[in-house]
Amino acid sequence: MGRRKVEIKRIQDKNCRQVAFCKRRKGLLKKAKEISILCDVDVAVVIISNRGRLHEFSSNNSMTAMLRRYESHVGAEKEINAEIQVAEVSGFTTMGELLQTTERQLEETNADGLTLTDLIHLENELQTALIHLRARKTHLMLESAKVLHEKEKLLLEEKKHLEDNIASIKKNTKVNEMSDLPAPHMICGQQKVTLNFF
Amino acid sequence: MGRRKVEIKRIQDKNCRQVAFCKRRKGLLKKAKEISILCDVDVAVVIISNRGRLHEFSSNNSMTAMLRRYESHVGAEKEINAEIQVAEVSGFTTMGELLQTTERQLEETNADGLTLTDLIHLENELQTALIHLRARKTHLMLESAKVLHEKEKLLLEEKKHLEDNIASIKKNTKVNEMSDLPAPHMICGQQKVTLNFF
DNA sequence: CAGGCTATATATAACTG
DNA sequence: TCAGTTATATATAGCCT
Repeated sequence: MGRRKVEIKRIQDKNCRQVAFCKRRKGLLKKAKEISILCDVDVAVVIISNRGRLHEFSSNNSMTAMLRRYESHVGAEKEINAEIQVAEVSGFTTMGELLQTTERQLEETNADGLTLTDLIHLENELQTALIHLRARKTHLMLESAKVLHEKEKLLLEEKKHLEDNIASIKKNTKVNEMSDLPAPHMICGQQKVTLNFF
Repeated sequence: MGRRKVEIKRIQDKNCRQVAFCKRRKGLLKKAKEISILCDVDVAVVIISNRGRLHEFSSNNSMTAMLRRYESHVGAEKEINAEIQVAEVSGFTTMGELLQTTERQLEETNADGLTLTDLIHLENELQTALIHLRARKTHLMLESAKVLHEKEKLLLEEKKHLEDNIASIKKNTKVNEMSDLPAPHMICGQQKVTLNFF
């Protein structure tokens, strides 16, 4: 598409790579916009340069919102470690300890009341703990979803293999013999299937 | 780029639109791949046809994981609208508007600064939006996990049936005929692993 | 309806100032 | 380093099967 054909592999020259990035990014975003308008579909494009700069296109707000949310989640995940450290730095070794302290202090509030300084301090403490906790929560949920997705993928593959297997068997056997197989409810001596798929 | 120039506006003829979609989608995904390789950047593209079919490209795993997660939420777009409505209640028509307002106001802070009242107001606004948003996020994640669990259960049952089926076949057939079955490469019912959760 | 086939419109690699 | 120019490589609109 230029003076000469380029193979699709990482451009070695840093400058050329940067220039190509600017041009192609523009092109890609333009095309994304075009297809979304011409074909009336929702499109989202996210480009993150290796310097961490973000460029994006999205055809509608909800999609954008979605991707932004995702983005912030990913960011959060990366920051989890940092956040944990922050929590540690703030002087509490465990969440439980912080909670205990907080509760104690809140109880004391009824008695004599905390000073403004104490309150500010407490607020910051709680804020930090909250951030930490939220990040952890998000992390755990995402992790769980990821695992489930992987499991699902695995199961789908297994299923496919099994179906293929049945198809092979049918192919290698007279069709009429097989065609009226009992529905696969029949419980037959649970013999392990000898095929090793993975 | 074709026999004649087309203006960038929704293609009226349904068939043409569909054809253009297929072609341009392919082109867009190709370009996304190219730029990601050539320029060594992370790219994600999500295309959702108006019939709800999903097409995507992503240049790396973490991004893929994120988009897959997003994918599981595609069906929940309706719920996002609800979320936006929540934001509307708080006085802004869209989340975007809220963000814009916030950003504008924060920028102005450098110039003349907001009054304390303004800041308190803004804080409350953001707090409200944030609470709703977090609730929605948690809801979506839990929902997604639930659906994945159900899906897993279903797949396990299907797998069981298929295994039983194979067992039945083996039982009803001479074992030596089956013992050296060809590896299950045969492609059957090959449906895309796009997950429709909702 | 998906998959080729051109003629053209676009995108862009290398060049230029 | 950057924007503009130009020669080519690509993408694709309208056809056709």
